[in-house]
Amino acid sequence: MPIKTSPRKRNVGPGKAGKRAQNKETNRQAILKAALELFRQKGFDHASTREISRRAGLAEGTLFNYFRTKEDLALYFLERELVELIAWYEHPGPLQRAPLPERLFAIVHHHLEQIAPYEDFIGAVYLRALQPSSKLSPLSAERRELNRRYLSFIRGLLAASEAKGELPPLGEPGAYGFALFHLAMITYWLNDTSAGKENTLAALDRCLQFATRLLQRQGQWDWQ
Amino acid sequence: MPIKTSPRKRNVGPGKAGKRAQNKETNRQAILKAALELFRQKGFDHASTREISRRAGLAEGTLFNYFRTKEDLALYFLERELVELIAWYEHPGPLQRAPLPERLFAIVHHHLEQIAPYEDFIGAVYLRALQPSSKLSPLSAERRELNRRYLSFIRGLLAASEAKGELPPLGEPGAYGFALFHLAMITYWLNDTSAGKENTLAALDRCLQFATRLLQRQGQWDWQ
DNA sequence: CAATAAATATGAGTGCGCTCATAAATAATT
DNA sequence: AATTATTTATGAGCGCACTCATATTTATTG
Repeated sequence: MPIKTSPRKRNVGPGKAGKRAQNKETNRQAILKAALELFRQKGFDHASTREISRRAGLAEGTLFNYFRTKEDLALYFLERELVELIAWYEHPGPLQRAPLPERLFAIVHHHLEQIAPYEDFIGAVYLRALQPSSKLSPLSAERRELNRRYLSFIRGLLAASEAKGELPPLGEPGAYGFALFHLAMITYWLNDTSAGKENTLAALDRCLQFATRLLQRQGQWDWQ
Repeated sequence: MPIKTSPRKRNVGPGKAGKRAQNKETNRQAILKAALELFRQKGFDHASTREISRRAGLAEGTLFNYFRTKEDLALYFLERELVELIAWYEHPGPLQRAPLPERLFAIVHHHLEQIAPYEDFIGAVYLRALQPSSKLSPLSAERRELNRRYLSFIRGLLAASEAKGELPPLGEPGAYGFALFHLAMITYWLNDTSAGKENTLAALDRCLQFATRLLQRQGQWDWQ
């Protein structure tokens, strides 16, 4: 009968992650790093999952243990940008005290600036993220979750202004409407070939002025 | 020295198309017919180009002599709907005398009704049509041409209203703005799982009311 | 009617995203 | 430590969209 010299669970100490979890994180980061390099170098279509895997030091099939599809891999970067966008806004600063339209348009503007370095490959996947996906997987659930987070972020902004009487009670549809506007601007931006994307900036400015004027007549709203 | 008993060009008569042109049209129609059947039966992703070709009575590679990509094949149906949408509007009827917002929203509404039968496969390609395509081919030029036609159609509607003073001078951006709205509604519609797409219809109606109210205050516009 | 030229059809071949049976690595148990 | 169980890595294999050298068909020419 052997003597039990070691505890049943060896890796429960606070600073010690199991080797499995450790490798998992290492591999995930290696894949993301390789993918970002190749996407930016060759664009989404010409960067093959084989090469991404190889550059990450893994076998071909392993990539798909970490990301369900190549598209999911690219969407990761979009999601990261959205998370950072919300964090950026919530960081205290002078923007917090600006009028609502300016705050909303600053959000779109900042987003465009953030995704600019990825433009070459983002266009290939951005719009697909909206499509109703037939497969309901944990990963697509994650995406829904992020979407929900973004919408409630916008909803919070609008609700605060509604409470102050700056806005008619738009409710959820208001947030959805802004999300569509946000999307439309990204679409426009992706297709904008003018120098420095000045057409997009002009359109954004025009919309900002329009929205500001609308709000100046707040008393006249008579929504049912 | 042989006697010339037949003319140099045999197929120049008005009703006689050359056998080549004849076959070309026949094959093209066969491909479109087979594609539509399979897309509606299996959806875009599960309908293979092999099967479409086979059903059209052609070899695999032949399909790509007619359509540059599988996506182009599906986009054909979207383009056809857009052409028919314009034709539908331009057919004289009571709609012509309705206020501008109603006419614009009738256009979107009619479009949604027209593409409803294709919804299952249209979602897979619709948004991609907007993406800046890196390959500049005759086919993508065709698509640009259609886009231009749609924009100038909308531009014409807006210009007539601007001339009557019903609208501030929106110019090209106005047409582009409506196009983005149109697109946004289709996106919303594609993702709308409510019974009978009633959420989309409600949103459309809300926008219609909003636009109508805006126009009622036309005197107050002071666009630069 | 040959003979030649031009357009079109063909299908084996290519690299792709992705799957899956299996092997290897790690954790848990005795 | 040895054994068993669980998780993860592997890469040959699959069907796909798409290409391209070649064969076939159609048009033109003498």
